[in-house]
Amino acid sequence: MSLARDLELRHLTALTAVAETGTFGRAAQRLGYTQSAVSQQIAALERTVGAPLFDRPGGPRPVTLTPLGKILVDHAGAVLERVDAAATDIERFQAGTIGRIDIGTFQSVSTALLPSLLARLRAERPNIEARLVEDDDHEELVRQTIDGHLDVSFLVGDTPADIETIDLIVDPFVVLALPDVVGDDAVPAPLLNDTPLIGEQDSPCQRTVDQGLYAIGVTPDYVFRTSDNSAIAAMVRAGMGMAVVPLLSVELEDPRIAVRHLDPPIPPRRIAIGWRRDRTLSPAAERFIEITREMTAELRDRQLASIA
Amino acid sequence: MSLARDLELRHLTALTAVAETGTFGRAAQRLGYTQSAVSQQIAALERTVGAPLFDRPGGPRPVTLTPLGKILVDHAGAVLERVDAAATDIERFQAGTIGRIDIGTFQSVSTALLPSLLARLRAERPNIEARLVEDDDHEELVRQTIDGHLDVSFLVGDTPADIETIDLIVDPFVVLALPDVVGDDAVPAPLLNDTPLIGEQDSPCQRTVDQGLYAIGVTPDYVFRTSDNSAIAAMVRAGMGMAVVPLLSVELEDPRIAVRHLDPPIPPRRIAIGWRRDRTLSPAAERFIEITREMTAELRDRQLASIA
DNA sequence: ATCAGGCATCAGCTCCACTTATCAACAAGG
DNA sequence: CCTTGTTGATAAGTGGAGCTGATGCCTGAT
Repeated sequence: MSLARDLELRHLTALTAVAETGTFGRAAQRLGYTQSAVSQQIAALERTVGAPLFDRPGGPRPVTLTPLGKILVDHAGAVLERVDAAATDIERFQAGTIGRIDIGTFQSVSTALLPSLLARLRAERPNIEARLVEDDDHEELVRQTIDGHLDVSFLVGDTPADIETIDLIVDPFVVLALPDVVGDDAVPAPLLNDTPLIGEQDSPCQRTVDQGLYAIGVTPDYVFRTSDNSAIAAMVRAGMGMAVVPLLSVELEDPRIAVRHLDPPIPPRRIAIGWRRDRTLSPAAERFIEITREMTAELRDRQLASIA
Repeated sequence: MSLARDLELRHLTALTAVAETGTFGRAAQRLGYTQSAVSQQIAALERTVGAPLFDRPGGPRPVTLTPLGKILVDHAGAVLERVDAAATDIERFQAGTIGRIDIGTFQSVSTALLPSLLARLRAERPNIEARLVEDDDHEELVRQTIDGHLDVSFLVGDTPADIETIDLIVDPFVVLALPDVVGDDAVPAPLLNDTPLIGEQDSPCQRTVDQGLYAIGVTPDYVFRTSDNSAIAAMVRAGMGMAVVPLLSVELEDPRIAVRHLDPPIPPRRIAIGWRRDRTLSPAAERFIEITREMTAELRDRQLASIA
């Protein structure tokens, strides 16, 4: 007969119904039961509580709550209200209109992709909360995706088997130069050996660039390094030299800067979005993935159209 | 499958147990069920919610909450906490250590009886809240006792059949006078016809006094009226005249004032405590009634001893 | 490849909760 | 005073829900 053990929500709704209608019969009618059923429910509740909850005056007069009944009704109201809140919350969550998404990302995605993705998500589902964890270390993102800190994460490179991924976009490394020092076609790799270069400060991305250059026989001669992408473009525009950067980080609209492929190319980064395999995603997260696929597909088409 | 309809507390406790232990089996052990039972409970819960709450990786690895499961666990925690609060609250209420008593009273009881009663109640059960409704209209107190606004009420005079009462004390009307103008025995009624009187301002109590005086052949000649009891005593002490007041309102310790019975007496007020018959009283209210009986019994003895 | 640990499923049984029907209590009205 | 209508309680019966115990299947580890 311990209270928390045997208490049932059904009994509490019956209690409030009787308290509000004043008779067992009307309460039963409201709940879709028989009078007998409500009578037994209240009796059961009184048994678990150990004392009467209603005074039954007999005859056609309405029953009234005992002092104990009043107390329990108050609590019942609070409990049922909380349950109701849970119900609507869950409904909305399943409809995808509320929820929280923890997204793993790294710098180029953060600057080039995420703003428009999040803007669209926000426009579509304004009550979804997105949290970003930015880390340029691929392994760290993978780890947090596996242990559940992240719902989804943008990734490059290989991923373990228990991460499921969708390839989004291939981000080639391109050469930024002044239009008059390069032709309309791809830039031949040896040219870079005779040219001062502008680069990022040490970062996983920059290391990928350098390894790629060495692999095609280029020994880069950096005359300037910065962590600011737009500073790189400014340096190139000022004639300081050329730069090898991921296409994603390039503002494509500047006619004073030529964007050219390398020949032979450096292996491009393949950007994907991934999540823990066999873990259920929230509707919100699924929608985010879908939005990401759509918008990167559009971006891919524009990219192909805009580069020589 | 509507949520608020089919949700059961048992399922929620199972949910939190599994979430905390990480496996169905250990959760079952904690709850005193078999693994199969917990499995079925979670399955039932998932059926009412309409989506999985756990990801089961298979093998010896622990199950993990889905995003939906996390949400439901949060709500379950809140609901169960509320239920727990209700349980302890009810337990304490039934033990009589908490609760609220609405007490009906009128002036002479409020000043002469209630302070010590409430002091003792407070000393004994400090967490019981007492609320007073003071009204000198007997009928009003009866009405509020019947409709449930009052748990118990002090009453004088007749009460309807559906009020159950316990007689507490007989409060005689006595004469206040200077010791040297009255003897040691009861004051003969005719004496009052030759004496200026001090009385209360118009009130149900004063009307009872006047009717009583007329009934024994006294036509009162009031030279002063006040609503302040101590002012009446001061006037008598100053030799302005005599007063006829309920004994309860007299501070008995003043040697400069004689307290005498009337001969013949005015019918005294019989003070009782009453409550709605066939309504369950809270343990707190029952204790209050008991305290009142004890202390008024003591008072009665002291009263008998202290008056000629 | 076998083993162990974990959840799902099935069959069976018990017991609970509801319905139907009837009873008892009480108030109101003739 | 008796009748009538309204109310809750109760008994019996039935269907289903929930638990147990056994088994199957999946997965990771030895």
